[in-house]
Amino acid sequence: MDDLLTIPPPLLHQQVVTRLRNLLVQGEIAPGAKLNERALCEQLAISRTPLREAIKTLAAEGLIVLLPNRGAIAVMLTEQDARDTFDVIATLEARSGALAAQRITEAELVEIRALHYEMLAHHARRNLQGYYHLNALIHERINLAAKNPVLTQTYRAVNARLQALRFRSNVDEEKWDSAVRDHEEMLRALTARDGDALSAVLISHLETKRDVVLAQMRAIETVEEENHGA
Amino acid sequence: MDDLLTIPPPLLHQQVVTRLRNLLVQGEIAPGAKLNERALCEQLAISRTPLREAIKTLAAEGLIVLLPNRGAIAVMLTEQDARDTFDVIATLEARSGALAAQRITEAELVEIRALHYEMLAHHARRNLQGYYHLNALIHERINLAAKNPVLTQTYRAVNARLQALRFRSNVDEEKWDSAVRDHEEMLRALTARDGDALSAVLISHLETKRDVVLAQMRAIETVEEENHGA
DNA sequence: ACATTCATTTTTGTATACAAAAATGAAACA
DNA sequence: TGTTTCATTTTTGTATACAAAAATGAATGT
Repeated sequence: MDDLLTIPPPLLHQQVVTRLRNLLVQGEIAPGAKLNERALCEQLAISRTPLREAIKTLAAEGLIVLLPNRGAIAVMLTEQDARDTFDVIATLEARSGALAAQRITEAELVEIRALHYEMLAHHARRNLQGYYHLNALIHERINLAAKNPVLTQTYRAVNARLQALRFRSNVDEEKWDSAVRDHEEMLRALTARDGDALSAVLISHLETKRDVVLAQMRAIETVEEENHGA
Repeated sequence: MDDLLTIPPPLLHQQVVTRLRNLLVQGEIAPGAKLNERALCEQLAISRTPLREAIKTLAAEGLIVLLPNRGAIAVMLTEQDARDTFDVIATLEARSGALAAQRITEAELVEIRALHYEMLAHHARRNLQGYYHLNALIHERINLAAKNPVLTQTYRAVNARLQALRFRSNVDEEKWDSAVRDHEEMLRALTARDGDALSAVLISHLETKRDVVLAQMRAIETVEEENHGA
């Protein structure tokens, strides 16, 4: 009998896509940093062919910019890029929310509520890393509850570009508390299957997030300028 | 002096992406068809390296599906895929419309109006090919008037997958007339800078398009089943 | 006739080789 | 000191070579 269950190992270039995406999203490859093919080949212990295929994939996803004859660099979003990206994310999340309110199952709702309480625990302990992780998971689950794979894929691709921006970040305590209140409201709207309310809170939630991120970008920008001036 | 104006020729794999995308979108490579690397290399007169890089790019765009160790095939959308894709497109177009209503310039509006009349001419002559072309241009221009490059890029990527479906198609005369009336309303809303009205008409316009496409898919499906039965 | 096995061919996936463009840096010069 | 030139090195882009997986199809058995 054929072993219909054993899954073949993923292809090299696919593994490389995943690993590189993590490096980019977690900022281990800094925005604007050049991707040197030889160096990455050594680091990942692969040849240039699968590496270059992975780079093309990530370029299509918008995580990398290709400079003809000069290789590739990690995207560096301008403030305007961030604004534009948040607008699209908000659009997609609002739609996710509207659909999720119609289509979510009781089991999915239970799971999201559990994640919500886990997130509250991290918030109580002021564990930012943990909070971000759960926060991302909840947004992802709402998206999945919409049961539209195209929406999920589009959301993931656009969202990935922002991840690097949101990762390291001290946060304004007041905005943090406000974000948590947003999440309470999301849960209420989901439970009530109130799509309009969920869309609305998601949009304003993302506006807050956007402002936090923009403030951080400006702060970093300022520090860099001072370093140059000194 | 350096010639800052001469633009170097685009890289091979970029050209291949463009050419392949056209072949896919125009249905010259049929949905579900296998992409044989050797054959395509000969046809495009290139080696496998740039071809494979192009394939990876188009896979990330969702026009191609990669089958590990078995190459790549042109995507074949199920009816549900088409529904899901139209939902996302409608979401993105609605947002484009809302933003465009706020941000469109007088010059852009004039140009869209001109395109609209060109489209009416094609409609009057029952020239479907010409009509589709102008129709796509108008939607694209509205999107551009929103002045959000991330939105534009996302819209283009998702929309590309539908192009192949919409290309060949006889159309229900009544739905066609209805679509043209939608366009009249779009122009009115744009002129009045009424974002809500524009979003609303775009959404219902796309629902109509979706139903037309789904009907066609079912019709084609039926024919194929009969062929198999015979 | 139909299914199964297995050697052969084809196709895909990865590594390497070669060519062309860009970056580097020392020498020459103002 | 600063900048310009140009040979050298490095890096990118493309082609080819090699390895492994999948497809093919004839031979075998039921």
